[in-house]
Amino acid sequence: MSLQSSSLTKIIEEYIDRLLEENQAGEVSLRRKDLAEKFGCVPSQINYVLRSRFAPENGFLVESQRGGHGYIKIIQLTFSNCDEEVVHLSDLVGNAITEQEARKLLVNLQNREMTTPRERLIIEVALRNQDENGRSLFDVSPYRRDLMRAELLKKILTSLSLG
Amino acid sequence: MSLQSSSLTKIIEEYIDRLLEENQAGEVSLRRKDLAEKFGCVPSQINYVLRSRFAPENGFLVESQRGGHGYIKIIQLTFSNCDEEVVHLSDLVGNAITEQEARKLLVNLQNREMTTPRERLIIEVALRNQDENGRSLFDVSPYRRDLMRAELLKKILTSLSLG
DNA sequence: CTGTCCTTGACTTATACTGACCAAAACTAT
DNA sequence: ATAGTTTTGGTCAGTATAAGTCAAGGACAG
Repeated sequence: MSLQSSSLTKIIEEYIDRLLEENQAGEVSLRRKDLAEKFGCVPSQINYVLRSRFAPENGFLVESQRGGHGYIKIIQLTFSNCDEEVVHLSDLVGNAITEQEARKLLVNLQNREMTTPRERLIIEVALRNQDENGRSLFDVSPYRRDLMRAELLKKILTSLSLG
Repeated sequence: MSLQSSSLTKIIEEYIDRLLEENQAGEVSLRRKDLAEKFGCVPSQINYVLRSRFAPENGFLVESQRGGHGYIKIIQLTFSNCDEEVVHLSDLVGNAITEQEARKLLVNLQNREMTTPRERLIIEVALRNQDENGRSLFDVSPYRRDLMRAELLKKILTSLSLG
């Protein structure tokens, strides 16, 4: 709510959103160079927009190719299994969550058929991997690992629009 | 803001894909010279297409013979079981993998219907999260992030073979 | 004043395509 | 048989193009 609301990033974000709405397929292809030119900025500004607004944790996939005939493709994954009544899972996760609590939550999600067994597996692998790295590589305290676990879990849930 | 023209490579790729679909055997033979002529390019362009689109990591084998009655044969691989495929994939990931390479591999997996879009999304969130943490929290060097990325990716791929 | 978000540009990496030169298989005339 | 010719495909390096990365600095809310 300031001049920020008219920031270039926001303008470009809205432009891409509009393209996504128009293209019914939920995806759109564009040229980084052209976009940058259209909005009078450097090309890397586009990367910033993609990174900060169209990230996987926001439910987007971005594919791109460099070189001749290069492009950037933005894909919006929209999932309608997000029941309005469902509590906000991110609230359940909170700032910190133990390994046990996380696992219980994931079992729950699978029982409610909000994730497939394969999806749950991937999530568990990712969580455990982070945990191990934190413990053995970076000497992260147990509580801080709970914080990081919560962060990762929330990002994933958000990406699946289960947030 | 639509893309200019489809690249020659893509056009030739699609042509070969079509031939593969028509010939149910999962393989097709052709003449490099004829193909080049058909698409109005130099013969080595065909090699480029084969190298970049019909490589083993895309699930293809290419055999060829020079000289009179020479030919190029493109064979679509099918793995008898998931484990084999995962071993193959883990080899492709190797010890280190860049963000770009990882993304390409994931796109590939999805195109071959070995993962769903949702699964891919979760994986990308996990990779990206690890990257962010490595960069901003633990000051991990770019190359070491490539190592860690490869580790995580392999763990996930392996887990999927069991699911 | 401070931390966060935004913006920029120099530098790096990846892809498409071409053409000159190389290698091998088959044919042909001795 | 053998050597030379013809017919194919392979390789590699160069050129053009386009996207990615990173870090330094700017703008702004609190």
